[in-house]
Amino acid sequence: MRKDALHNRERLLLAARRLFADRGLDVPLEEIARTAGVSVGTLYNRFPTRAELVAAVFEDRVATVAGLATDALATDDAWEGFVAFVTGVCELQAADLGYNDLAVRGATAGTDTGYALMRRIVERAQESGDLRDDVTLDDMAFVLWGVATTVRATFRVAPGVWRRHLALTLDGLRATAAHPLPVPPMSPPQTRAAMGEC
Amino acid sequence: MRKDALHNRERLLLAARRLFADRGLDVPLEEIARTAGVSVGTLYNRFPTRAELVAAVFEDRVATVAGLATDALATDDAWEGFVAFVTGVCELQAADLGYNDLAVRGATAGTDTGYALMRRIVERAQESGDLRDDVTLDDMAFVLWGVATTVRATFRVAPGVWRRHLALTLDGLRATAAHPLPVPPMSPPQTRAAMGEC
DNA sequence: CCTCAAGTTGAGATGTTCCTCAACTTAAGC
DNA sequence: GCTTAAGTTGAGGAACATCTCAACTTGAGG
Repeated sequence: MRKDALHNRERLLLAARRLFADRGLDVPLEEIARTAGVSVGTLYNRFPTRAELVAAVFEDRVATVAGLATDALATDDAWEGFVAFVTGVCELQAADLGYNDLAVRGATAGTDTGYALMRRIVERAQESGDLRDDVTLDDMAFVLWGVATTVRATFRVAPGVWRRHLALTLDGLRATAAHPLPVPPMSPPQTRAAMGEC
Repeated sequence: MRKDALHNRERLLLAARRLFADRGLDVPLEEIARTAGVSVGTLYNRFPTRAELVAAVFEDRVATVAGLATDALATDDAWEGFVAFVTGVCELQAADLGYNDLAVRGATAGTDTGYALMRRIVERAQESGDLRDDVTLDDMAFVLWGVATTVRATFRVAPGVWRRHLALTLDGLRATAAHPLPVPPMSPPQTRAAMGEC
């Protein structure tokens, strides 16, 4: 890859990162190219589809989330680790409208090892007796979907309230709050389908 | 208003109702007109803006919700009434993608008397000691936003799971689940802004 | 310095939706 | 029936976004 091509690629990613964060995933490609000081043709040359651009922009997030997960598992208190992990992911969503879109609209592809880490976080919090026993990893999707939407609805008018929503949700996940649940959880394939569809 | 004009109006509302329910609020107006067996011109003649059409289509819902609210207040057990009300609203969202859109994207205009009823439902459930004391009517928006998004994400792949999400959320609202909340609730104007924006 | 593969450009083709309006049709009162 | 105000029609203009490609430019190896 030629030096100037690489340079343009960086400029495109930088522009896309900014615009996605501020305005969501639907920013016109034209505008991304213009912001990057490059023509649309170049953008299409580098990233044939919007999805590829999005994937490239948010590539780093999977590592970030994995980092949050390992930190959570390194925390002595299992519940505290669980809360820290979930809160961390929500903070990412609150800080970037594009990442938020990604969470709401699906395509939140996680790596297999990422899922394994998250499953471990959930299990550990259950073993410690803090997280209710009748929830599964798949139920965590509810938390993300819920907070993501609250973030979208409120970030202009009441920037921090999503933390209140999250706190209420977490209170419902405590073992002491458990009441019988009406329907079985999603199966992992169902969860994946639900996250990848929309 | 002429007889045929009224007839066309009905056909338009019928077509819009169906298409909104099946495909959400973004159905092309062209298609609504075609489904109604009428030209776009007529649609625009009757409903100058999309918002007016949407308002006309979902006009009945405010009465439905008011009905749910009065039923809830007529229930002996305050918590049971509260749960029935919230569940009822979520069922409306689950049955109609357009109404769901309305909830997520805002413009969920409630009447003043509707708000008064809902406030009463909340207060009553708090007075009975079942609903935690530190939540307000404004916090109920979290419930609706959360479940709405879960409905959207899962209705194809796991149609009923939103009930699980709702159950978890309700468990977090019980007085027995209460843990200190990190930030104050939205003020009513903030809530209204958040619901009318997006 | 020359060459050429690699890279860039941007005008325009394509597609979608919204919205308008001049010409046409029709219900309903007389 | 005639009249006319009310209503309908649908082609077409405006706005926007996606995507392509033939002509042009340039980095880098020899």
